[in-house]
Amino acid sequence: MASVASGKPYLTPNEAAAQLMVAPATLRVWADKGLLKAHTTAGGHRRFLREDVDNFQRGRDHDHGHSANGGLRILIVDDEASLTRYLIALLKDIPDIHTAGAGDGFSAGHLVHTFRPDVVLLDLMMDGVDGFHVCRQIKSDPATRHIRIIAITGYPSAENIERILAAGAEICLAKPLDEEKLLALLEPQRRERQA
Amino acid sequence: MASVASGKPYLTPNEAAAQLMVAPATLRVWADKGLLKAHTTAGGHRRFLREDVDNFQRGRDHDHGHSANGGLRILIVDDEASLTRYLIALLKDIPDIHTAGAGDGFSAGHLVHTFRPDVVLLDLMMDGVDGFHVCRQIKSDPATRHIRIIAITGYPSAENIERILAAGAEICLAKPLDEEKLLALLEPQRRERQA
DNA sequence: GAACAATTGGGTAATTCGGGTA
DNA sequence: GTTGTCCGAATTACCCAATTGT
Repeated sequence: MASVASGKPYLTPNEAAAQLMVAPATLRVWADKGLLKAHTTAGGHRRFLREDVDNFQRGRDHDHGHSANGGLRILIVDDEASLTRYLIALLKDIPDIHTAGAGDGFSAGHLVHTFRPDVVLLDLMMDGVDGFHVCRQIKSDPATRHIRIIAITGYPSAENIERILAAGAEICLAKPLDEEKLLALLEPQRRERQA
Repeated sequence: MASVASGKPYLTPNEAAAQLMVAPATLRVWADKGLLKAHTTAGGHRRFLREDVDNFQRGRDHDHGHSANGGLRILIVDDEASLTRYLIALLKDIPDIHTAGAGDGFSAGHLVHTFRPDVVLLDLMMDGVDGFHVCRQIKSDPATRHIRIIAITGYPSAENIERILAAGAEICLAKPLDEEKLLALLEPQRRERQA
């Protein structure tokens, strides 16, 4: 049987094992433990949705095993320590959410690759850091393009909103922050990541 | 029938160590240093792509398809466009040297991971970017700790020099730049990378 | 539908791995 | 900087009956 992706929406144990760089026997262990979602045929054979395998790989794999089983990873980029602390305090007690903060441009660029966030909360008006530029850079690299960007600004002018959306942000929130709105944006993805 | 005769696209630590003719323990050190790209299974075991190991064996790890194999990769971090242009002009015609420039903190943090430089030429006095902080961050991450940092400053006070060396820089050069000294610092490593 | 080659599931034993330390 | 050794944990190999796909 030729392989080559495409076609079927599901993977057989052999195919999934190859993608995850592991022996088929190991895949059984993971499936039995519930780490990897698996469906079963009438005869008892396992089948894996390509999407489930991709998600599993993204969450567990990737360089320096940031394990943190499942969970939504949120990077806060803001040079205002008070707002960063507020956001971390707001999010840190929610189950399945992991946060990190970057107070300067270099840390932001560094953490985008090492912390590997699913979402970036990005303040637009920072001293010495151009939020629009940060957004464009994240969206222009295939390795980080999938990251959701939620912009935050104290000056929600029509022009600023238009610019940041054009740069690839998902939405632009005004200060002071509407907590419910922010949490509503994060909740669906958080639930997906619950393991 | 079986398909791929050459076998799996990945290598286990033992296999990779055998190919590189070192002990598995050494491979761990290299992977932790970020010299060799490694993936991890859900259980924390390392896996290496055959391609990454081959590249590493050839000379150095260069996945991001950036230009030639071999060659010394130099990242210039400076918000002063004129100095960056000057340095790129100085270096770009030297064989086996590849350059990239970052004009702001985010780009610097981003390029440290995507351009994968061997050396960073780091201006200490930038608007909105703390060079000392950048240096400390690079040296505190196992994935980037191996990068040589050559600091550059227009204010080579004893205190500044001491601070940047303490942060992990290899040397601190004063402006205006002594070209011969800079090239002498790069030459030995450039020759290693020629292959 | 019948036949056949390849794959899978289950269970258990054997091997390999990671991390700390010398 | 590289290698050896120890131990608990993760991964893998091997057995054969059942399932799957052609």
